[in-house]
Amino acid sequence: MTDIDMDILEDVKPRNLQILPLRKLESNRDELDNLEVKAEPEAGPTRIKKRRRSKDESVSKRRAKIDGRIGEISGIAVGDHFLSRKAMSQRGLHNKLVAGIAGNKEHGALSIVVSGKYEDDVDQGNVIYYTGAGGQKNAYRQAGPQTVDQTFDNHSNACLQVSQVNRTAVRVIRGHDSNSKYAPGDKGFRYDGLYWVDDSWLEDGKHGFKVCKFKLKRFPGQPPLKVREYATPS
Amino acid sequence: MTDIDMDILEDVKPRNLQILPLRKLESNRDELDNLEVKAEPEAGPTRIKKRRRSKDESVSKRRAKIDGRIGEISGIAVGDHFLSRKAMSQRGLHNKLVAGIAGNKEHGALSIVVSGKYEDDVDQGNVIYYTGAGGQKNAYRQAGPQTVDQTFDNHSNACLQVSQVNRTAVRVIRGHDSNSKYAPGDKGFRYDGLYWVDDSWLEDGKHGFKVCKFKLKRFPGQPPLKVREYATPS
DNA sequence: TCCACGTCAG
DNA sequence: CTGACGTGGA
Repeated sequence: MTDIDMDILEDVKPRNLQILPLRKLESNRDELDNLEVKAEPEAGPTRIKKRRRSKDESVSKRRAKIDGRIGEISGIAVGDHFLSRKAMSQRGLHNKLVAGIAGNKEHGALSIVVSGKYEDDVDQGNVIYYTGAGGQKNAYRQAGPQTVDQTFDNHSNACLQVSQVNRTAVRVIRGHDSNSKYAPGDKGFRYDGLYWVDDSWLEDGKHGFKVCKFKLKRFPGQPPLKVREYATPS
Repeated sequence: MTDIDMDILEDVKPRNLQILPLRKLESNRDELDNLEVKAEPEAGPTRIKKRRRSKDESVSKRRAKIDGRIGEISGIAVGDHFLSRKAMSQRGLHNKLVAGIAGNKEHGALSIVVSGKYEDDVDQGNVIYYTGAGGQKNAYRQAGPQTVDQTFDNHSNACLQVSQVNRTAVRVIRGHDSNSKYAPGDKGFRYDGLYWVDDSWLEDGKHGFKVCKFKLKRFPGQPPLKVREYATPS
């Protein structure tokens, strides 16, 4: 990175938006999932050709993986609501069914989900202190507390650092289960616009193990965040 | 159970078929999943009523759970193929997204998936030696070997024993990933018809821990099983 | 709340 | 192959 690049870091506008083509969605992938193939009336033994992965096959598979898009997604507006991870994945908003951080090391993180599952998260709306991935090796389920140190070697965490260095836009999605006042009131997930990774560091998590922390800031000029107001206790 | 009931155990016809109503499928549940709610142009703070779960709500939720059907599913034939667990769940064939055994302790197991993930399984087509659930407490992913003893206290295993006692029909679904010659050649799952639980016992698994074993037999008079023929090595 | 023979991209 | 802030039913 040159000095000139360093100066640009103070510019508040996101760079490198939409440099990747949106995946061509197979016409409703869910229909594929739901596809049911009726049995042939009297099928004899099925003869299967010996599996041999042709080179063509592997090449086309690799091409199909050039996926993901940085920044805004055509047709999706800030504040749009989604009922499931799968729905967001199909639209190209966050192409992970479970993981909170989507992206690759080349282009950085593309999107994150703030779902309230990490005890060390702090959500201030325009500023988010986001906990990295990993550190729960012994937990049967993901939701558990940290049990080992996180590191920036972790793929997801490395992606966020690439975003930090390049100051690329990261889509932020908030999940309903978060107890933050910025979490959507309705079940599901809400796309809350573009943030950049302002800082990252290692700190002690609430359970004593190291966690990777990322400070994300929201790009200005976007529709304001919705705020959840709790009923006053009566 | 009376002595007369015991005699019936030798009868090969499934009993208690279709005693439960098929869940009224919400008109395409996946459409709900995919639903995207566009943001209102200039929404102010969202005011949320204080959450208070009404009794009506919990009652209607409980009624909705009276689900699942024993035996054949209307519209689904032996040999039908499904691309995903979700598709099978939606059709009421196997209403679990991950678990291999679906059912409840009252009516027993409704369906099982033979997916090749348990090392102690033996699939002989018309006879299946099926491994129970549990025993992988320390495994991060399900696929790992047994690490603790299984027991019949496990909910899923108890369900299969209820099916054994009542000799009710259990839908059997085979997954593509199984290396059995009876596994479907195409990716996904195949409904292979009705079996009954002929026997169950505790035995030493391949990794030395106790596993619950269930011997399932296929009811005669159903379309024959498809057999996968591997290409002869050349 | 808990469990569970998933699912997909890297 | 491995990881991951899911998802629904009991």
